[in-house]
Amino acid sequence: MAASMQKISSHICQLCKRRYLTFKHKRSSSNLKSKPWKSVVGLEIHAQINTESKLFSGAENKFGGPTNTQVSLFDAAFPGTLPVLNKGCVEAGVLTALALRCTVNKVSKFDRKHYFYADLPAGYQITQQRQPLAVKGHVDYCISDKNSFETKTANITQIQLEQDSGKSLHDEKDRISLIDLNRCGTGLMEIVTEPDFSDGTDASAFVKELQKILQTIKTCDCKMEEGSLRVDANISVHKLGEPLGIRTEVKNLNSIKSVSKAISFEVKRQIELLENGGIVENETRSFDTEIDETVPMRDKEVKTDYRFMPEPNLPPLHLFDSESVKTVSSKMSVINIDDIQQKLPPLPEDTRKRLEQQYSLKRRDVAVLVDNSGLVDYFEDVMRLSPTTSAKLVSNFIINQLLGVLNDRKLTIYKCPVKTEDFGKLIDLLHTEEISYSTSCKVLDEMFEHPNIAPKDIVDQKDWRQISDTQILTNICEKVLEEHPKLISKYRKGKLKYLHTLVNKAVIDSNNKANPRILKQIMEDLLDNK
RNA sequence: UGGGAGGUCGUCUAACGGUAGGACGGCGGACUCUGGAUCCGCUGGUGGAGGUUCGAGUCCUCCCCUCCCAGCCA
Repeated sequence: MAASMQKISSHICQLCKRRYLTFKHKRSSSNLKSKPWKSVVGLEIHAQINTESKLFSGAENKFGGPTNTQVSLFDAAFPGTLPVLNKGCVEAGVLTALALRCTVNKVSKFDRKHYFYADLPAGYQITQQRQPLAVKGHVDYCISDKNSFETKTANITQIQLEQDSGKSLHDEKDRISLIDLNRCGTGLMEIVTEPDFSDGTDASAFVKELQKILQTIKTCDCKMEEGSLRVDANISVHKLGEPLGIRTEVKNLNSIKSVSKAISFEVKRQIELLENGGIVENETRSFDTEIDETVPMRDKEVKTDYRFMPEPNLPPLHLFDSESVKTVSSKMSVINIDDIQQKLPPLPEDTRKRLEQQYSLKRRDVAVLVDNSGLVDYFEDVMRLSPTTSAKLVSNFIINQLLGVLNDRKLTIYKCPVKTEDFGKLIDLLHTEEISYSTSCKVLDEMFEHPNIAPKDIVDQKDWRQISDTQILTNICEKVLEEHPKLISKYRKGKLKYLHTLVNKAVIDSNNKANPRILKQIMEDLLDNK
């Protein structure tokens, strides 16, 4: 280990169980410049559980309601009120834990975390400090870079259930603060990752994937702009081969882009600070989206003692599996982890891998299908009804043409009037070259107008069948060449694009019926042999 | 940040998915020419990267930028 930094102390904080390292910097070092900096990022993600009611009360749990209308007595911390754990929240937490491949603790415990702030009426937040709901999971995610895809794995440290706080509205002008308790007591899943991310791009790619997973299993709607998914990042930099540096925590990351930008900025800031002989302080910062910079948070300058203590009003949370559930007499409020495992739908990455293998589709196309809700089902329904057709052609046509028509008509795939059976028949016509690609686009349009007419009938009615007879096509080409001697000479001068122009003329001459692939071949032969 | 609308020569505006044209400007020229006139010629463009297609300004994905509306900032 090199000596540009020397470890002088290391301790685990008894309050938050995190390890703090302190370093003394030796200023002389040429090492400072010789070794590259490495940044390390870990994330804490707060995901609001989208249950109807809150974590410990029956108050409604909806975004955007009138101020202070979704507040139970418990949420407002009236004396004598007691928490009642929402079974739905626990089930959502367990489902999420399983989706993130975590080990679910059979027993987890609730604790009080004390701090004084106006939007927290009880003066403490109920969380899971000592024994969280689940630990040790992992998520596979992809970083795409133009043509290449890199698959990485992020490790999940733990998932804990906790309450959200209320919301403060600060009126700068009148110098007053207003409190909205609607959000107070909403169930949160705090998902803590290991410091596995190398930079902002890496971390934001993970958040994107996490978002897709949570949306697939429907435990959180992940609308970052509404605050239902909030990300905090712990960031430090160090020289390669040396211990981790002192970290800062950046809060207020309320969009994917902010995650990426804030981390990039913070890494750059820390490196510049250290290279100029400064020391990174263990502080909480927030991201200012106006200037794209992180700034120290004034409220967080003083370290508060959270005075963690066991929550006396809630017993430990016991979960069961199919084996242990047999010993329970009353099944009423029992949660069986194995039952929930059964309900876990295929995750986005599972679906991507399966489609890639089963149909030999490209990663990029599969990603589009999976990202657009409903497209995978549509695709597979077409394949089920027309098993002999080309999967590649079906996927290409759904992505590039069907999606285009749907966008144009402001429809979603769920309201697509074209039945999957007919869509498959259309692709068959294209596959067997009975119609050309451009004709198939026109047929698709007709199918939207007349969903009850079979594609084959549309082709017959409109007389759109493709001409592939070489003699007829040769005649068409010769006629076009005769009419456009200038284009021929331009082509002979080496301008390849005039071949396309001549083919275009011929295609139009044939009323879009000529097989352009064969036509192009004939045209080329005629031009080169004349 | 989200929703909506956009992005084609310097400017404005066209192009069934089929040779990116026109107008204004700019530059040059002509008109037995000093007119702020007229005519002719030239100049110059599809925001970027991939993809689909025989062929993409147009269809798909991602990114960038502008405008409108709304939010966010314990």
